[in-house]
Amino acid sequence: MVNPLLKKLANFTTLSDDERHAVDESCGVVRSLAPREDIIVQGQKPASVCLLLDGFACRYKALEDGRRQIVSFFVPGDLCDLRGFILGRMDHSIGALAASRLAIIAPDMVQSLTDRYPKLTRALWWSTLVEEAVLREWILNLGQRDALERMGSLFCELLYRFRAAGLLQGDCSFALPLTQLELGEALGLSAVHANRTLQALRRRHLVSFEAGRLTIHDLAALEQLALFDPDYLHLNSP
Amino acid sequence: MVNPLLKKLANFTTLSDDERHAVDESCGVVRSLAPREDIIVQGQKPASVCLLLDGFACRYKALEDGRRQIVSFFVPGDLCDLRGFILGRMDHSIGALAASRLAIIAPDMVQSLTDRYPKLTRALWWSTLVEEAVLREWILNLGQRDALERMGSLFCELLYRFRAAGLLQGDCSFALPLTQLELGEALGLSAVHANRTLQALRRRHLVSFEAGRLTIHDLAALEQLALFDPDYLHLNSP
DNA sequence: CGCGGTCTTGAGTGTTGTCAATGCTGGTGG
DNA sequence: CCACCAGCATTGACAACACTCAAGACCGCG
Repeated sequence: MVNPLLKKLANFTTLSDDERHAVDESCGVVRSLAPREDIIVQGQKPASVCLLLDGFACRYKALEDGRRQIVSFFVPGDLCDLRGFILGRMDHSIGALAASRLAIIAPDMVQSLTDRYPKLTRALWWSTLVEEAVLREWILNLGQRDALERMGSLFCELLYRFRAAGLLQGDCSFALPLTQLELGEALGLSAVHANRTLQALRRRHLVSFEAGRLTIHDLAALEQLALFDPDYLHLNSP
Repeated sequence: MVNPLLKKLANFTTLSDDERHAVDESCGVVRSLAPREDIIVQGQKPASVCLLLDGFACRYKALEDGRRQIVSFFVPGDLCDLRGFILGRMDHSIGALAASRLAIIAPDMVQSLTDRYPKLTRALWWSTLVEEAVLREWILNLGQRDALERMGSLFCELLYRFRAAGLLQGDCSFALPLTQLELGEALGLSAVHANRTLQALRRRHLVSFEAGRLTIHDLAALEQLALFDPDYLHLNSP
């Protein structure tokens, strides 16, 4: 199996065999997770960096009264919790949404990787900045778009990201193991309204979403409906 | 004048005179900005890093149809656009909200700073991660809190940040040069509803907001109302 | 077979947005 | 000095969007 992190970084730069090899080497133990299993929860101190090899996961934050917001999704190839690492305590949780596999990377491994390979450092820096850009887009999403546009935007984003990770099945379809409740938690919508919004998209023949699989039937139309512009994902940079 | 960046970094670590001096040195030309003047707009390529010395600024994203979302605020001491630097084109704009002054820092200056001072690197890394944590909190804000909680949370956040920057006047008051329209653009509310929400906070004697100045009369009550928890700002880390 | 979780639907409510009008203030030019 | 204007704050009436509650249907699983 090809390391999905390398696949992802290839969207930004071309790495030498040496560098690719070094990345592969740095992946230590692999941990398997059940669906809904937390990787780390708010308040804990992370001890290592994780690479999602397989499956689907998310960051989320909870309010004292139980309201929950999914703050970002992890696609295979994404790195988790470089964050709490410097910051100390985690200000959010990370959980698997589907059965997943994680490669555990020791902190000093990251250190030595970036010390030895400046190009890799830059590539990792790039992936951090893209993550940040995605957070900003989500803020735009939640602040300005209505439910239909919001869901459309999210679906477009995920399509581009799954494609960049080489995880599409066919042209416009990929595994998206989310309940409608979780979809709502990512979009700031109640489960009921997430359901109705989904139906509206279906009725327009833009997407189908069944059995944990999303298919986009008319990407151009969906992008137009959602006022979606993939620039913020910074794929295929020069 | 003390460099506000140093003031900010002091919340994370203690720097040596040598390091403090190096930071001061790296600040080049100072650029003055009028209120509402853009620093850099979506699509451009940034050529340098900026340090907000004075005033107030924000990142914002716009939709084609004119809807605008303020995505984050800059308080003096904050660094702008380390981002587009690696990413190439900016996926958002940065604009001054009040008359402001920026220190322009050449890219290779950052490079040499971080090469020579690992502790400084860590501190800058910290400030980037805090910025990211703030973005996540804003997502929680927009997704789960209602208008009243949202505005309360924002006011609490700004109070903590202005305090950390040493910019409070008295105990709980600071300059916040925003129109109600802009406040709404940050909170995902219409100007009208921002106005009504503000009135609700006033009616409860929690805050006053007049003449570009925010005063928080009962921080504890406001935090409780908004379910606000300052942990995510990672101030006073060990 | 029954159970729990998820999806779906309807009805009623509530929050927030839109539109439009008014008043206030500071600045500008006559 | 005053008339005028632009931008901002405020208000009311109404519409639209999204939430809650509640019930039923549809699974997959033990």
